[in-house]
Amino acid sequence: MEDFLDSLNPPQREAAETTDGAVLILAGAGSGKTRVITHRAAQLIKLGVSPFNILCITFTNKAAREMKERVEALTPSGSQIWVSTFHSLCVRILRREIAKIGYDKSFTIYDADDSERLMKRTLKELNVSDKLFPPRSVMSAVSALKDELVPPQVYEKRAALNAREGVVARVYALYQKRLQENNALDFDDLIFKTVELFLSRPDALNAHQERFRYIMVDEYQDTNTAQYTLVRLLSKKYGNLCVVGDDDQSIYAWRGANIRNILDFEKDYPDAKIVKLEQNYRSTRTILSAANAVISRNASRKDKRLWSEGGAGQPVVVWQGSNEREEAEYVADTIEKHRRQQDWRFADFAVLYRTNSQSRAIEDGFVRRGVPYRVYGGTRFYDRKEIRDVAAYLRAVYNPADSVSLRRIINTPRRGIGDASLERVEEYAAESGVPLIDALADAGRILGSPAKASKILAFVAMMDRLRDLSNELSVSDFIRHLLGMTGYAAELEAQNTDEARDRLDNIDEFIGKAVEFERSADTPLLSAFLEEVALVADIDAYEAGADAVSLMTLHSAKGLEFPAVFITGFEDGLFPSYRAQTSGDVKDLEEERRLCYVGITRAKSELYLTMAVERSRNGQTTYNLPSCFLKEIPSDFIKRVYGKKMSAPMTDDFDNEIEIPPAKHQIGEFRQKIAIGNKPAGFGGRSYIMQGTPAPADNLGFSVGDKVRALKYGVGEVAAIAPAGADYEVTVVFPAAGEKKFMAGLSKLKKVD
DNA sequence: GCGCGAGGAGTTTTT
DNA sequence: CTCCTCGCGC
Repeated sequence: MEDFLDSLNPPQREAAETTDGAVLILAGAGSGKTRVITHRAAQLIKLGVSPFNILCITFTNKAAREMKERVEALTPSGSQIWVSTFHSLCVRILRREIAKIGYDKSFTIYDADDSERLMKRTLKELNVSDKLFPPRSVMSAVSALKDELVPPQVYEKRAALNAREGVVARVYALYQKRLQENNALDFDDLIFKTVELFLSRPDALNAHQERFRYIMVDEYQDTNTAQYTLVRLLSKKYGNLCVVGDDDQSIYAWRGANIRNILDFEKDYPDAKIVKLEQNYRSTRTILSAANAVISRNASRKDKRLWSEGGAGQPVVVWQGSNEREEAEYVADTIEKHRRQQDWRFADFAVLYRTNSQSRAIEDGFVRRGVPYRVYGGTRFYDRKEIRDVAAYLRAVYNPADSVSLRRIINTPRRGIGDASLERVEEYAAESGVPLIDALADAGRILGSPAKASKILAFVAMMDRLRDLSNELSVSDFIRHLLGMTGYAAELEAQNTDEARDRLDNIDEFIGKAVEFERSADTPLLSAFLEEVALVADIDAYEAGADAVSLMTLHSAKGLEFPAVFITGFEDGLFPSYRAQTSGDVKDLEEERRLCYVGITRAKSELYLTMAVERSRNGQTTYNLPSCFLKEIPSDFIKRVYGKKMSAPMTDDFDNEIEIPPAKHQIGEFRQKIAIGNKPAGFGGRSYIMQGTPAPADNLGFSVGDKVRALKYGVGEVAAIAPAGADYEVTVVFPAAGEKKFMAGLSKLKKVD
């Protein structure tokens, strides 16, 4: 009988069949990782493991959804396995068990913005200058501590804290106290508190160990210490842990991901079985070679080399133009050209960039050219002010202790409650340990004047009514009522501006999401909806359905693939980022290089690296050199294209590009001229200006019978030239090496006289 | 308490 | 360039 594992290649099959014990699957980009995980899950079920006992942890909700669907397609009971992200897994555990560690199960999840607000207030309360201690940076320090599972009490007592760290310790302690009083958890807490639960309550741990007898973790290279510990705890009893990852795709060190988790897996699990998946099914050999060439420059990595049975495909196109406007137009024009000449769809293309702000120029260009696109990531839908406001109402209703949400909406829309009286009530609440909402209800006494308190009391009464209402209505109906009762919709309508109409539209969309949620959720409770709002990223909404070009950061692109990929802004100071390039720590540059590797390997058949000499950043014009990663790609794989006003590269950084004929001597002159003036702030001080000579002609510069020089074989005679797609295949006969075929665009064949 | 305008600070990447 | 804060006058 045919086995469903027959569709796997030998290492894939080995990975899927190794069901017990610790397994590390080193899965290179495009090596069929998801296939292996899903088949492995199906195999477990086939062997008699209850799907109920299988846990699969992914990085994004989208990956989780896809995983679940694919397991289900393999085996009907696959739908019962638990597939979830770290964060939603922890929420589900904590909703049931958090009372054991001193929170109420109706806790609120604070996202980055909420956390920062609370941090700001904490700094203020402790009279710590937010100039010396920017909330953001204290927040990231605290976040890093939580990722490392260091609680405030431990950090405070740590020896050798300097003055600054001492302040951070005090702030951390109070911040955490306030979080708990608000019955709120920040993102990091979700993991941290789950670990805390398991460490302090062996019964809870044991129950979950029994439940999750087989555990799989995707994107293991991106786990931080807290997540690592969580996995370790859960898998300890049965030892059936399968992690899948690729150290070359570790791109979240800045968020606490510890690459050692994957590099040291064999040490942590001495009996672990290691399976390497090195056959790539996604990209052309040219793209793969470029990716391999780049990543091989990283020192600390597991040895592996992706290979493919696919064809060589097209060369990597490296385009350089004058500015980001031209870059956007080049991308748009190239896409249009493909659509005209070949059978491409918009959805076949992705435009990737290092920073979200780069999407702006691309979008402008696409709008001018009429290219449909979708931007993923960036400002999340749920991050818009109006959505946050409405969500804050929902959260304040659901969790009365949540003072961050309460404070956000107490005077939104304006209802005459000012900072002065609010601060007095807050102070009282903080000092006497009373929840803010209770203090507000007591405002008459606290302010010593019923008149001054009247507006506050009206607000409190409204919130009470809303709370009653929330128990009677569906989420979407409740939001509709809320918009009316609070006057929120009326205020926006009264403004009657384009912006206000936009916001109302967004709120409509939000209600639409609530309706959708009610249709699809098992339990359409307000709490579940709020979780979705807190934990769902935009990339999760990625669907291949609509025919539009995808725009997203390189980070967001991980796990996706596209027939054609543009990596834009391929410039020093941007990619790699200025910080990584100048920090002096090679680790930072190595992470950028991995990001580059991730970007390149998203492409199936065509890859474009684009760069502009001049680019506007924060309103300032900067002059950038090509990315240092460019010269790590052998020139054999590259075809160079220049923008209208460009001719030769403006820099000797292209040591893989030596044969641009006319302009070489001019470059030197220009460089001298330019080196004097416009020195862009903070970008290494080197700057260049372009010149006005036309791009090199596209013809080959030789014909059959000519003598040409090839880099590797010396001088030979051209025997034939044949069209090959957009390029030409040139056959050359060499005295020593014999007959060789070249792609004209790839090779550096040059006529000799 | 509110609205407006000036001034300052800040941007890598995100569950 | 853009978001946010602050200070001022009403």
